[in-house]
Amino acid sequence: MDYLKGLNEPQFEAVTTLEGPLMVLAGAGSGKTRVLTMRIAHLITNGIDPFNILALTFTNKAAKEMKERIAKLVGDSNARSLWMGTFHSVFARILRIEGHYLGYPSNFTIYDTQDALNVLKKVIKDLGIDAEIYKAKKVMSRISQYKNNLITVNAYFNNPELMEADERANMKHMGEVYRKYVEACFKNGAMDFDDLLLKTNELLTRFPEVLAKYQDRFRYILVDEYQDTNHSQYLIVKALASKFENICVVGDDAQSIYSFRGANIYNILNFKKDYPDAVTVSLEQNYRSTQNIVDAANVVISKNLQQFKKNVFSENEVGEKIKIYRSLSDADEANFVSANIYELHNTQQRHFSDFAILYRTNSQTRAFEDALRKKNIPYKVYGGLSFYQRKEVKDLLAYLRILVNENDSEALSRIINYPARGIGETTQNKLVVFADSQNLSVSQVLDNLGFYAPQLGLNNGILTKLGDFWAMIKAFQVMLKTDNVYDVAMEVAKRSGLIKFLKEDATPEGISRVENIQELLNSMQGFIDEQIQIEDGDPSLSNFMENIALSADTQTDKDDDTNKVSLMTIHLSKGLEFPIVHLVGLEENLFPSFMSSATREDLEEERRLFYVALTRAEKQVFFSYAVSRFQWGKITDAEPSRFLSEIDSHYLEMINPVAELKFINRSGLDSSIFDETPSEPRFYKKKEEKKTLERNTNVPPPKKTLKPVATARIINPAGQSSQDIEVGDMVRHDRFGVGKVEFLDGTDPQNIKAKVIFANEGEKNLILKFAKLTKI
DNA sequence: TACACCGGCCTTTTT
DNA sequence: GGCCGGTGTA
Repeated sequence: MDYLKGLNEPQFEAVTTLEGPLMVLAGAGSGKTRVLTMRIAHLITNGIDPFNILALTFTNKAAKEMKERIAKLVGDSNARSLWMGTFHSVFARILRIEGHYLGYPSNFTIYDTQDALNVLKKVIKDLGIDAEIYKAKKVMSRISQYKNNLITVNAYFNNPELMEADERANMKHMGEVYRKYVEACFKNGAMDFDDLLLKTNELLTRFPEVLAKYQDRFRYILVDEYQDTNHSQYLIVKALASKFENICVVGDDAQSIYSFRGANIYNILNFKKDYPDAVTVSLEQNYRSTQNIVDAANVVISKNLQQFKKNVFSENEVGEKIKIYRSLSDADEANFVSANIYELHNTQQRHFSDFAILYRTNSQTRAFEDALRKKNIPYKVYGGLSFYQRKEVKDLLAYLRILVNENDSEALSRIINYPARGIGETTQNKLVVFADSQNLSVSQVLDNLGFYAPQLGLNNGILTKLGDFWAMIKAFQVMLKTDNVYDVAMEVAKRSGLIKFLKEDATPEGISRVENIQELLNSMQGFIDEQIQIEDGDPSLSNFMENIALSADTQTDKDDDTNKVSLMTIHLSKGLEFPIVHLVGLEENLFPSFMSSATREDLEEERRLFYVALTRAEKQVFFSYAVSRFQWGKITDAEPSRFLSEIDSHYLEMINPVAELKFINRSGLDSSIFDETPSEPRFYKKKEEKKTLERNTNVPPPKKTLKPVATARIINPAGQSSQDIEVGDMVRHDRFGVGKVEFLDGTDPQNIKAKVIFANEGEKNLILKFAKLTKI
């Protein structure tokens, strides 16, 4: 048992306490994954059949990584018989086997968020209620809340409080919407993400024999990231574990970042109540990061009221301070980051794979991609608008979904007239209405089109088109019986007219759509190859569909991830580590997000997110923020994130000029950044505080009211007169945004020309008299 | 029936 | 800036 050597005391305890309930509180970087994998290995070496072990993770990435590490310890065949995966994928697998208890076919479709929203929109439309009030997204998140708290439609109607709450929210039809939505999904033979958990609960509660079967099977249960489980997941785990109580949960309350998905931090906080005999182990030594990083992170998280007390520490080197870069714009920020990576790559022989760029929202990727590409730095974007969510990809997949599950009316409506084949909205409505009236599915009507034709009220031309379409689908289905997934998909892409249609569009976007289709086909080929190699692999179409439905980021994982800069959201980065982290977009309303600044709870979750980001880094962290950002189609002013001011200044170091240090020093000491009305204006904040050129150059007075010059004095610590514009100055232009003055030309004050390089717009030559430049 | 155009809306994070 | 839904036109 060599692997036990090198564990510290609490780690050893966590690995070797095999029986009974165990809670491992694992601080960031404390070797959590190592403990989990070794624990599993230890179970197996102690004679436990891997078949009896269930390990649940939160992301596919985590599952995959852990499986690989376990395989190294205990061998491939042992690792393979483990049940390891995300909650959703494991229980989808179980529902495929047992779903018939609940009336679901084993080939049920899994709806992603978009599919579910489409179904919901139709429901709302059919009910004839105000779509302005019943916004699909809003309604969906309510439904999701219900489901995650096991409030079924019936339970809803038996719960006056809930109904009243919805009524107060001016949504008295919520129950009806919920009912119709659930019915529609059921009829389509489909489950949404929440259903995978809800239905599992239903299965385990209503059918004791099923529960007993899986209790006996999963004698040892491990749950990673337990702080991120929601109520539904909590109940599943509890039910499965109740027989043997060999349950080990691992988590860190400081890293709970999924409450928007229903994660309930009390699941971990109350573990001791559920299992009074539980052993608790705390892993507090951080082996990942420098002291500076760990200490700074501790300072940040200490601002949260709600947390377990713990003392995460590092005995690594002190390390460098966190460096902060203040940029003019998102583009400028991206250029800094790419230049910085380039330089460290050259001067410190860093691999590109040593770097991560972490951001709050996916929409921030674009600028970094551009900047990295310019410098020929290889990179990989994780997550984001997943490949499988692109329209053209979903379209082709919709054809394939129909082949697997004919009742999937969402897929059918997507493709029945795409590419256009003359089956318009009117026709589709007639079909749906008729099918509903006969209590049939549309596919059943299409199966017997000749028989129903007289009642449909459609002309012969349309009937022929419908017949042709359905014959094509049927032919694909026949083909699926003999041919492999790739060949069928290729045939679908060709015969449906999809490829031809996409190829007609010669714009870059159009070309990339064709490429995406090609890539989808390639990934199918890859899937087949992979499944054939695996013992008892399953290269079927339905297995392929399941794989992609539950994995946002599998996409082209085939290509080598070696030596590329990683770009991802902070959420995705959880559990990962990188020598050098760039944490970007540290601005108010972006991070913390404007959606999460309202309540203390929301803000604390943002802070935990910040903590997660910071603790990804091993050696060095770079923060950056932009004073203006191109978003929502225009340039928006931004101010630095409050999180920056929450870190003591001695952990920090400004990369660029003087003025910023002033800000950091001050805000390190007080919290004026929180004040609604700061005692003194901050130099970067409001337009009104910026200087103008009016006195010297006779520029027409700006339309906006300006504050007295006294403000400007504070803005400019060097004390030079506020009206001068000099080469090197940062200026703002009403239309072009923020830029830097490169060159001034002319002596006549009436006719001075300035060459300004704008962060977003590039180089412009401006006549000062006309260009209303504001010095910043 | 198909498509172009317009206007309003929003936009966090993931399974 | 991009998406969606509605509307007007060929």
